[in-house]
Amino acid sequence: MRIGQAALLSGVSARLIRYYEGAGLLSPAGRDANEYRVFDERNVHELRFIKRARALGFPIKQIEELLGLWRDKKRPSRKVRGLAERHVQAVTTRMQAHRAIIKVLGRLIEACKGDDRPDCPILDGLSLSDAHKR
Amino acid sequence: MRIGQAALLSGVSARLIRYYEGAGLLSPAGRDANEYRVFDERNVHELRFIKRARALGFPIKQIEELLGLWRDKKRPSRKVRGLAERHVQAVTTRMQAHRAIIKVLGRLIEACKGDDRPDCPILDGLSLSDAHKR
DNA sequence: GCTGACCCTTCCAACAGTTGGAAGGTCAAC
DNA sequence: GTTGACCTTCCAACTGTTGGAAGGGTCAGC
Repeated sequence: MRIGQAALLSGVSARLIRYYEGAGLLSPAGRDANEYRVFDERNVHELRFIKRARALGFPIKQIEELLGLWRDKKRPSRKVRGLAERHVQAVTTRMQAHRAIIKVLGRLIEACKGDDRPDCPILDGLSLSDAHKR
Repeated sequence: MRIGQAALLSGVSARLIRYYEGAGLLSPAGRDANEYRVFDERNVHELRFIKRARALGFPIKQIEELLGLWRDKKRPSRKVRGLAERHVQAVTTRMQAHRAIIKVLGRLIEACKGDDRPDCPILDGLSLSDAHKR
Protein backbone atom coordinates (compact mmCIF):
# COMPACT_ATOMS: atom_id res chain seq x y z
CA MET A 1 0.00 0.00 0.00
CA ARG A 2 1.06 3.60 -0.42
CA ILE A 3 1.37 6.40 2.10
CA GLY A 4 -2.23 7.59 1.83
CA GLN A 5 -3.61 4.19 2.70
CA ALA A 6 -1.12 3.75 5.53
CA ALA A 7 -2.15 7.16 6.87
CA LEU A 8 -5.79 6.18 6.71
CA LEU A 9 -5.26 2.86 8.48
CA SER A 10 -2.91 4.20 11.16
CA GLY A 11 -4.50 7.55 11.82
CA VAL A 12 -1.15 9.24 11.26
CA SER A 13 -1.04 11.92 8.55
CA ALA A 14 1.02 11.21 5.45
CA ARG A 15 2.97 14.30 6.39
CA LEU A 16 3.91 12.95 9.77
CA ILE A 17 4.69 9.50 8.43
CA ARG A 18 7.38 11.04 6.24
CA TYR A 19 8.71 12.91 9.23
CA TYR A 20 8.85 9.77 11.36
CA GLU A 21 10.62 7.96 8.55
CA GLY A 22 13.19 10.75 8.37
CA ALA A 23 13.62 10.56 12.13
CA GLY A 24 14.45 6.88 11.76
CA LEU A 25 11.46 5.46 13.60
CA LEU A 26 10.07 3.23 10.89
CA SER A 27 11.64 0.09 9.59
CA PRO A 28 12.60 1.45 6.18
CA ALA A 29 9.68 1.45 3.80
CA GLY A 30 10.53 0.37 0.26
CA ARG A 31 9.90 2.34 -2.91
CA ASP A 32 8.02 1.31 -6.01
CA ALA A 33 8.90 2.14 -9.62
CA ASN A 34 7.66 5.71 -9.21
CA GLU A 35 9.65 6.30 -6.02
CA TYR A 36 6.42 6.09 -4.04
CA ARG A 37 6.85 4.66 -0.56
CA VAL A 38 5.49 1.16 -0.09
CA PHE A 39 4.04 0.17 3.28
CA ASP A 40 2.86 -3.12 4.72
CA GLU A 41 0.77 -4.19 7.71
CA ARG A 42 3.83 -4.16 9.92
CA ASN A 43 4.46 -0.48 9.18
CA VAL A 44 0.87 0.35 9.98
CA HIS A 45 1.26 -1.48 13.27
CA GLU A 46 4.39 0.51 14.04
CA LEU A 47 2.63 3.74 13.20
CA ARG A 48 -0.19 2.92 15.59
CA PHE A 49 2.39 2.15 18.25
CA ILE A 50 4.08 5.50 17.65
CA LYS A 51 0.77 7.30 17.76
CA ARG A 52 -0.14 5.83 21.14
CA ALA A 53 3.30 6.49 22.55
CA ARG A 54 3.05 10.10 21.39
CA ALA A 55 -0.38 10.37 22.99
CA LEU A 56 1.31 9.37 26.24
CA GLY A 57 3.79 12.15 25.74
CA PHE A 58 6.87 10.08 24.95
CA PRO A 59 9.40 12.13 22.96
CA ILE A 60 10.57 10.80 19.62
CA LYS A 61 13.93 9.70 20.97
CA GLN A 62 12.36 7.49 23.59
CA ILE A 63 9.86 6.11 21.13
CA GLU A 64 12.82 5.04 19.05
CA GLU A 65 14.10 3.07 22.03
CA LEU A 66 10.65 1.71 22.76
CA LEU A 67 10.30 0.50 19.19
CA GLY A 68 13.67 -1.19 19.44
CA LEU A 69 12.59 -3.02 22.57
CA TRP A 70 9.24 -3.84 21.01
CA ARG A 71 10.93 -5.46 18.04
CA ASP A 72 13.44 -7.33 20.21
CA LYS A 73 11.63 -10.45 21.32
CA LYS A 74 14.31 -11.10 23.92
CA ARG A 75 14.21 -7.71 25.64
CA PRO A 76 14.24 -7.66 29.42
CA SER A 77 11.04 -5.99 30.61
CA ARG A 78 13.24 -4.16 33.09
CA LYS A 79 14.45 -1.92 30.31
CA VAL A 80 10.96 -1.03 29.16
CA ARG A 81 9.85 -0.34 32.67
CA GLY A 82 12.88 1.82 33.36
CA LEU A 83 12.20 3.88 30.29
CA ALA A 84 8.56 4.33 31.19
CA GLU A 85 9.44 5.29 34.74
CA ARG A 86 11.86 7.89 33.54
CA HIS A 87 9.13 9.39 31.38
CA VAL A 88 6.53 9.34 34.13
CA GLN A 89 9.01 11.11 36.33
CA ALA A 90 9.50 13.84 33.75
CA VAL A 91 5.76 14.28 33.26
CA THR A 92 5.22 14.35 37.01
CA THR A 93 7.74 17.14 37.36
CA ARG A 94 6.01 19.16 34.69
CA MET A 95 2.63 18.50 36.30
CA GLN A 96 3.85 19.71 39.65
CA ALA A 97 5.19 22.85 38.05
CA HIS A 98 1.77 23.42 36.53
CA ARG A 99 0.10 22.82 39.86
CA ALA A 100 2.35 25.36 41.53
CA ILE A 101 1.53 27.93 38.87
CA ILE A 102 -2.18 27.35 39.26
CA LYS A 103 -1.89 27.70 43.00
CA VAL A 104 -0.03 31.01 42.93
CA LEU A 105 -2.00 32.50 40.08
CA GLY A 106 -5.30 31.28 41.46
CA ARG A 107 -4.58 33.10 44.70
CA LEU A 108 -3.78 36.31 42.86
CA ILE A 109 -6.92 36.01 40.75
CA GLU A 110 -9.08 35.53 43.82
CA ALA A 111 -7.65 38.70 45.32
CA CYS A 112 -8.37 40.70 42.17
CA LYS A 113 -11.76 42.39 42.02
CA GLY A 114 -11.93 42.29 38.26
CA ASP A 115 -13.91 45.52 37.90
CA ASP A 116 -13.39 48.84 36.15
CA ARG A 117 -10.84 50.12 38.61
CA PRO A 118 -7.10 49.80 38.07
CA ASP A 119 -6.08 48.28 41.41
CA CYS A 120 -4.85 44.80 40.66
CA PRO A 121 -3.11 42.31 42.96
CA ILE A 122 -2.12 40.29 39.90
CA LEU A 123 -0.02 43.07 38.45
CA ASP A 124 1.27 43.84 41.93
CA GLY A 125 2.28 40.22 42.34
CA LEU A 126 4.15 40.33 39.07
CA SER A 127 5.99 43.53 39.91
CA LEU A 128 6.94 42.97 43.52
CA SER A 129 9.64 40.51 44.42
CA ASP A 130 8.08 37.88 46.66
CA ALA A 131 4.41 38.53 46.47
CA HIS A 132 3.35 34.89 46.58
CA LYS A 133 4.53 34.27 50.10
CA ARG A 134 1.72 33.06 52.31
CA MET B 1 23.73 51.19 32.32
CA ARG B 2 24.54 48.65 29.63
CA ILE B 3 23.09 45.24 28.94
CA GLY B 4 25.42 43.32 31.24
CA GLN B 5 24.45 45.39 34.24
CA ALA B 6 20.78 45.16 33.37
CA ALA B 7 21.15 41.39 33.09
CA LEU B 8 22.80 41.24 36.47
CA LEU B 9 20.16 43.36 38.17
CA SER B 10 17.17 41.69 36.52
CA GLY B 11 18.35 38.12 36.49
CA VAL B 12 17.61 37.92 32.77
CA SER B 13 20.52 36.94 30.55
CA ALA B 14 21.84 39.55 28.11
CA ARG B 15 20.97 37.07 25.40
CA LEU B 16 17.34 36.92 26.42
CA ILE B 17 17.09 40.66 26.93
CA ARG B 18 17.97 41.15 23.26
CA TYR B 19 15.39 38.56 22.31
CA TYR B 20 12.68 40.27 24.38
CA GLU B 21 13.57 43.57 22.83
CA GLY B 22 13.25 42.05 19.36
CA ALA B 23 9.90 40.58 20.38
CA GLY B 24 8.73 44.06 21.28
CA LEU B 25 8.36 43.56 25.01
CA LEU B 26 10.71 46.29 26.14
CA SER B 27 10.17 49.97 25.65
CA PRO B 28 13.02 50.33 23.22
CA ALA B 29 16.24 50.81 25.09
CA GLY B 30 18.28 53.63 23.62
CA ARG B 31 21.74 53.34 22.12
CA ASP B 32 24.90 55.16 23.03
CA ALA B 33 27.59 56.39 20.64
CA ASN B 34 28.92 52.83 20.18
CA GLU B 35 25.52 51.37 19.39
CA TYR B 36 25.51 49.77 22.82
CA ARG B 37 22.07 49.44 24.35
CA VAL B 38 21.37 51.78 27.26
CA PHE B 39 19.06 50.69 30.07
CA ASP B 40 17.56 52.45 33.05
CA GLU B 41 15.85 51.37 36.27
CA ARG B 42 12.53 51.21 34.53
CA ASN B 43 13.84 48.67 32.04
CA VAL B 44 15.20 46.55 34.87
CA HIS B 45 11.82 46.68 36.51
CA GLU B 46 10.17 45.58 33.30
CA LEU B 47 12.63 42.74 32.93
CA ARG B 48 11.85 41.50 36.41
CA PHE B 49 8.17 41.68 35.57
CA ILE B 50 8.75 39.64 32.45
CA LYS B 51 10.82 37.11 34.33
CA ARG B 52 8.11 36.52 36.91
CA ALA B 53 5.41 36.30 34.28
CA ARG B 54 7.49 33.75 32.39
CA ALA B 55 7.99 31.79 35.61
CA LEU B 56 4.21 31.60 35.83
CA GLY B 57 4.12 30.20 32.32
CA PHE B 58 2.66 33.18 30.51
CA PRO B 59 3.57 33.13 26.83
CA ILE B 60 5.35 36.12 25.33
CA LYS B 61 2.24 37.38 23.57
CA GLN B 62 0.28 37.56 26.79
CA ILE B 63 3.17 39.15 28.62
CA GLU B 64 3.07 41.84 26.00
CA GLU B 65 -0.56 42.49 26.89
CA LEU B 66 0.21 42.32 30.60
CA LEU B 67 2.96 44.89 30.23
CA GLY B 68 0.58 47.13 28.35
CA LEU B 69 -1.93 46.92 31.18
CA TRP B 70 0.79 47.38 33.75
CA ARG B 71 1.92 50.59 32.11
CA ASP B 72 -1.63 51.87 31.70
CA LYS B 73 -2.49 53.46 35.02
CA LYS B 74 -6.14 53.57 34.03
CA ARG B 75 -6.57 49.89 33.11
CA PRO B 76 -9.64 48.11 34.36
CA SER B 77 -8.52 45.24 36.60
CA ARG B 78 -11.16 43.20 34.81
CA LYS B 79 -8.88 42.95 31.80
CA VAL B 80 -5.94 41.72 33.84
CA ARG B 81 -8.03 39.20 35.62
CA GLY B 82 -9.54 37.93 32.39
CA LEU B 83 -6.13 37.44 30.91
CA ALA B 84 -4.88 35.61 33.97
CA GLU B 85 -7.96 33.41 34.03
CA ARG B 86 -7.46 32.49 30.42
CA HIS B 87 -3.92 31.43 31.20
CA VAL B 88 -4.85 29.45 34.28
CA GLN B 89 -7.41 27.66 32.19
CA ALA B 90 -4.78 26.70 29.63
CA VAL B 91 -2.36 25.50 32.29
CA THR B 92 -5.12 23.52 33.96
CA THR B 93 -5.89 21.76 30.71
CA ARG B 94 -2.25 20.83 30.25
CA MET B 95 -2.04 19.66 33.85
CA GLN B 96 -5.04 17.42 33.43
CA ALA B 97 -3.50 15.93 30.31
CA HIS B 98 -0.37 15.20 32.30
CA ARG B 99 -2.39 13.67 35.08
CA ALA B 100 -4.18 11.40 32.63
CA ILE B 101 -0.86 10.26 31.18
CA ILE B 102 0.54 9.52 34.61
CA LYS B 103 -2.55 7.56 35.51
CA VAL B 104 -2.49 5.36 32.42
CA LEU B 105 1.25 4.88 32.35
CA GLY B 106 1.45 4.33 36.09
CA ARG B 107 -1.04 1.50 35.78
CA LEU B 108 0.98 -0.11 32.99
CA ILE B 109 4.19 0.24 34.98
CA GLU B 110 2.64 -1.37 38.02
CA ALA B 111 1.63 -4.33 35.91
CA CYS B 112 5.12 -4.75 34.49
CA LYS B 113 7.42 -7.05 36.43
CA GLY B 114 10.56 -5.23 35.32
CA ASP B 115 12.77 -8.31 35.32
CA ASP B 116 14.88 -10.16 32.74
CA ARG B 117 11.96 -11.67 30.90
CA PRO B 118 10.43 -10.09 27.83
CA ASP B 119 6.75 -10.10 28.84
CA CYS B 120 5.73 -6.49 29.21
CA PRO B 121 2.28 -4.99 29.72
CA ILE B 122 3.69 -1.58 28.80
CA LEU B 123 4.60 -2.66 25.27
CA ASP B 124 1.33 -4.58 25.07
CA GLY B 125 -0.55 -1.44 26.06
CA LEU B 126 1.21 0.51 23.36
CA SER B 127 0.50 -2.05 20.65
CA LEU B 128 -3.07 -3.01 21.39
CA SER B 129 -5.87 -0.62 20.63
CA ASP B 130 -7.66 0.08 23.89
CA ALA B 131 -5.50 -1.47 26.55
CA HIS B 132 -6.06 1.24 29.10
CA LYS B 133 -9.72 0.51 29.63
CA ARG B 134 -10.48 -0.27 33.21
C1' DG C 1 -5.43 12.62 -26.86
C1' DC C 2 -6.72 16.10 -23.31
C1' DT C 3 -8.28 17.87 -18.93
C1' DG C 4 -9.29 17.54 -14.07
C1' DA C 5 -9.02 15.36 -9.76
C1' DC C 6 -6.11 13.36 -6.76
C1' DC C 7 -2.11 11.06 -5.30
C1' DC C 8 2.79 11.14 -4.72
C1' DT C 9 7.62 13.48 -4.42
C1' DT C 10 11.04 17.07 -2.45
C1' DC C 11 12.49 21.38 -0.12
C1' DC C 12 11.63 25.61 2.74
C1' DA C 13 9.38 27.90 6.54
C1' DA C 14 6.74 28.70 10.59
C1' DC C 15 5.25 28.01 15.37
C1' DA C 16 7.94 29.37 21.09
C1' DG C 17 11.56 30.23 23.88
C1' DT C 18 16.17 29.79 24.87
C1' DT C 19 20.79 28.83 24.15
C1' DG C 20 24.98 28.03 21.45
C1' DG C 21 28.55 29.72 18.44
C1' DA C 22 31.08 32.70 15.11
C1' DA C 23 33.14 36.98 13.69
C1' DG C 24 33.83 41.60 14.73
C1' DG C 25 34.14 46.49 17.32
C1' DT C 26 35.60 49.13 21.84
C1' DC C 27 37.71 50.11 25.87
C1' DA C 28 40.63 49.64 29.89
C1' DA C 29 44.64 47.72 32.19
C1' DC C 30 49.10 45.79 32.00
C1' DG D 1 50.83 45.79 21.80
C1' DT D 2 48.34 42.40 23.79
C1' DT D 3 45.09 40.39 26.81
C1' DG D 4 40.50 40.28 28.40
C1' DA D 5 35.93 41.82 29.35
C1' DC D 6 32.52 43.96 27.35
C1' DC D 7 29.43 44.94 23.41
C1' DT D 8 27.38 44.15 18.47
C1' DT D 9 25.09 41.22 14.65
C1' DC D 10 23.69 36.96 12.20
C1' DC D 11 22.97 31.95 11.84
C1' DA D 12 21.58 27.65 13.85
C1' DA D 13 19.89 24.23 17.05
C1' DC D 14 16.40 22.18 19.99
C1' DT D 15 10.76 19.45 19.41
C1' DG D 16 6.86 18.08 16.80
C1' DT D 17 3.66 19.32 13.55
C1' DT D 18 1.70 21.80 9.92
C1' DG D 19 1.61 24.97 5.97
C1' DG D 20 2.92 25.98 1.28
C1' DA D 21 5.25 25.72 -3.28
C1' DA D 22 6.59 23.38 -7.43
C1' DG D 23 6.79 19.18 -9.88
C1' DG D 24 5.38 14.48 -11.70
C1' DG D 25 2.24 10.08 -11.89
C1' DT D 26 -2.27 7.80 -12.53
C1' DC D 27 -6.78 7.27 -13.77
C1' DA D 28 -11.35 8.82 -14.83
C1' DG D 29 -14.52 11.06 -18.26
C1' DC D 30 -14.92 13.47 -22.56
